[in-house]
Amino acid sequence: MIETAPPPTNLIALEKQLKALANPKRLQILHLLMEGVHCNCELGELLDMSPNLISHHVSILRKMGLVEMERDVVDGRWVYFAVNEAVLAEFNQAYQLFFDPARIKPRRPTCGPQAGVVPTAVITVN
Amino acid sequence: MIETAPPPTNLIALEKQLKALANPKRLQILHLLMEGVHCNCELGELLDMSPNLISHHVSILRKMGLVEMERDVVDGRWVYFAVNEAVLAEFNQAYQLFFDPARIKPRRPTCGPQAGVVPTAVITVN
DNA sequence: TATATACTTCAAGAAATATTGAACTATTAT
DNA sequence: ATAATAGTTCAATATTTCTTGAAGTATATA
Repeated sequence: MIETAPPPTNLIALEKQLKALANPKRLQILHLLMEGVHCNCELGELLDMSPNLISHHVSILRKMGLVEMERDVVDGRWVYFAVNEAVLAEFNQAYQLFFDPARIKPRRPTCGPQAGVVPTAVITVN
Repeated sequence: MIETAPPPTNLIALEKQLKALANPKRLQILHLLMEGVHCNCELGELLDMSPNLISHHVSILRKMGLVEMERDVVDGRWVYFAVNEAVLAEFNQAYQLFFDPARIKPRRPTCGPQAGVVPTAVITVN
């Protein structure tokens, strides 16, 4: 039996987040929102996309909690979108944990002809 | 016209990386490879996947440089897969740059009724 | 009340991805 | 040489995701 440590991040959650972000339009929207741009119409103009498409992509970012919505106090027809800093920070941390290069364990094939071979490096040290 | 700083990471490259990683099987494979597990057959057993499927998913990780291949010196039929630490570190850095919460600029709608409104916080400071 | 505006939701088709089974390559053993 | 083993590539199908246009909400103006 092979011993493998469990991943430091929930893989199902990580996959959903990555899938939500792995899209050119949504990355562009996220970037613009980080820059402070907000309403649907403006995103649509900047990215040359129809309002319903913007709405669709933004809703995916909203469902994952990364983007928040707020109605204009003066004119409730206008809606502003903003990045949720806390959620972004959480995601950033989760990525770092999983994709941390320090997690890579030394190469030691557990199958094939070299399966049971003790690494020579370890022997020559002592 | 709206001034927006360019993204700190190439969005086309970032999207390709995220898309390659946004898959449950590939995340599992990547995790196992970080744990030191190597050959196709072993990955297939652990993840209950056929060798051709493993091969397909590993090839996607290999094309992005994240996984490397090496033939067994004793028996060339066996192939071992390993994570490229340098490439992983690069990716990690690129993610951090783009998804950095510190990049979020203060909210200031440039469209709608509040378009030209000067933020009150700035006024009350002086 | 009727109309306009900003945005969202729905349904259908288009495009991209994932999976499967079979054929193929490279290497080793008999 | 022949057969076996480990892995890859190919072609077809299944599945998911993206885009489009139309219909639907919510809010505001005339």
